[in-house]
Amino acid sequence: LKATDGRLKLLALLEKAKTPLSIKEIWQGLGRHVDLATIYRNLEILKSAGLVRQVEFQHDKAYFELIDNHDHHHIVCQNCGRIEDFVGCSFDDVVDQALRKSKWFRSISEHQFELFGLCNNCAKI
Amino acid sequence: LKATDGRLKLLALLEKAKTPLSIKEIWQGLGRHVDLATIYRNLEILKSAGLVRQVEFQHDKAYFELIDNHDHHHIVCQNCGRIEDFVGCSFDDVVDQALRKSKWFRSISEHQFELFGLCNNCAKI
DNA sequence: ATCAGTGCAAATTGTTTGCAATACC
DNA sequence: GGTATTGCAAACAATTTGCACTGAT
Repeated sequence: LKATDGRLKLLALLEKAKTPLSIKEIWQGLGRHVDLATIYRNLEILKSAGLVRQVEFQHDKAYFELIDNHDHHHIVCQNCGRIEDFVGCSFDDVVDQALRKSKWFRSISEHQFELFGLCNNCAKI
Repeated sequence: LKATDGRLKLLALLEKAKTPLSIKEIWQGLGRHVDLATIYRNLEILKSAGLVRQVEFQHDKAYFELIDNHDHHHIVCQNCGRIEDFVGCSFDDVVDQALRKSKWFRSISEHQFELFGLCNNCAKI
């Protein structure tokens, strides 16, 4: 795993963003000269290196964010796409309970918890 | 909104399945003569009718399931894709807390909470 | 006759891959 | 020189759209 210029810029961009970015946003943020294939490949690499996480929203596109160690998740506006973080998903309790009842699983390695609604702006309309 | 034969069969299929199905699974389950475009269109309609929910996993494909009123979620095997339900995501507490801290959101209309890991089969390998 | 629902083919979009050109040790 | 990284173009896959056709009311 090599710290190439492109990868560092990608990480810097995600760091600055604070919220998950779509591929297109990343591409624009990098100035549009970086090839999309490169962006996809680097995100894949950064994912398996444990630096970046892919976030699943209700869209058809992929979103990515830096991994920090707070277990944070997102509230997403179903109209404008605004993203806000939230913490406190009481993950451990839920997992304990889920595993106790589970027939097929003995451990959990990842989870996703996302909330959706209308942000104050969009709710007015 | 009309209860056409195709839509009823689609609902019956989802009902029988118990777990979320991908488009391809639905297509196969219907016997492969129904056009994919029709399936996509009908799922969209059933979604806005509030009968079907689209579930977001870590894949690139769309998964769909019937909406029942239990607030249930899924544990997904990252290797073989096996899906098991779980309940008890303590949704209300989390939402209350999240909204209390939120700057942009006043209410939540949907949420997704999915767990990922290796099922007992795949963990052995 | 009208209008929603369908199939078929084509278009669009998001993503992946092969390969040659390049940059880095 | 050898290996990893990138750009470019082509391939792929999932999804959407246009349009003509069918089928029910």
